Amino acid sequence: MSIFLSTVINKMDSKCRVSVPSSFRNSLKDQSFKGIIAFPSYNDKSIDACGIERMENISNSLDSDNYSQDEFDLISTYFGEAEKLPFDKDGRVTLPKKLINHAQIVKNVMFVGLGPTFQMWNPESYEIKKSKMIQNARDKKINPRLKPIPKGM
Amino acid sequence: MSIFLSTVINKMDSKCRVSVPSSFRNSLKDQSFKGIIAFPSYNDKSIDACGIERMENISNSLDSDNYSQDEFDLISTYFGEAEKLPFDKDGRVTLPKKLINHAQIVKNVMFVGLGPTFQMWNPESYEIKKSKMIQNARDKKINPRLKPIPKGM
DNA sequence: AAAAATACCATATTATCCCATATAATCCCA
DNA sequence: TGGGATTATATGGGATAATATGGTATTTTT
Repeated sequence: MSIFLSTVINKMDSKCRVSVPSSFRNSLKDQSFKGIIAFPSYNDKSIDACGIERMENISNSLDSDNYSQDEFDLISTYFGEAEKLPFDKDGRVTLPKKLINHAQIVKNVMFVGLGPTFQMWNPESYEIKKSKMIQNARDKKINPRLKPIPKGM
Repeated sequence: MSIFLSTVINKMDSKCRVSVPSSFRNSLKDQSFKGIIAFPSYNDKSIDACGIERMENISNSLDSDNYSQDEFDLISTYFGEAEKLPFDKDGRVTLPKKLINHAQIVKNVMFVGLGPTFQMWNPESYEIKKSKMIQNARDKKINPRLKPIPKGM
């Protein structure tokens, strides 16, 4: 099972190549497709990404589980916008213009691990998002402790 | 399931390496990732840490449980701030600058077992925290007796 | 042919391994 | 039980490997 942790900033070069952090690559090394799946975030000016297995799982659950028409449409849209980005020999991917524009990435790319997925951000955008999030949590008095402590923890 | 007990002080060297206490390493030896997961404590100037299994459990609950968008965002930031720190051959980890700064660690690192997790402190900060805690308990006249005695004890 | 994508190469930096030593804990046998 | 021997642990430093990142060459596409 792949799990993405921590935050890393890497540089995108003139050919729009970026190194995917080695720890992320390690999390993906057992998957059939050597690369990542990337698509524009629904809520943020960022790029959502994961390994191929996650997409396959979602694809399967589309067939078997009971989704409402709305949910089905939404997930289908994701697939339409998703890009398969293979690693080169050095573990880099080249970001498509469409995604670069969506995330307003210029040079630095911030990789943020989110557990089962990760995101790519313009570092400045992420700092704004993060402080808004923390402020929001304070305002709504959301307990920062992980709520339902899963079993075995 | 891993349990961390007792308190140990080890030295961080010029490369920011510290030995994780061997008893802690023993608690983790059956987990798939040979190392620890560490992130800045929300409330204290210290570093929270645990094994990978705990993170995987949280990761799963992110996908399966019903979190509000706010909660989801907040928990996601935990993953972004978490660092995967693998053991070297001698059972050391290297602490990232970000965590060292947060916990204001200079040389000595105090490992404090907290059961399912543990913390790393600057020993001086921990003493301050501890005396504050005791003072607070006196002020509020909290009885130091372990309240709900778990069965089997 | 031009443009784009891909593979290949070079290098600086960083992280990891490997060894040496010091210290502490444990063992074992008289 | 003592006390030396053995093992495990902690810690330091130099050698080695991995990573990130820039550039050039080659192939593919249009």
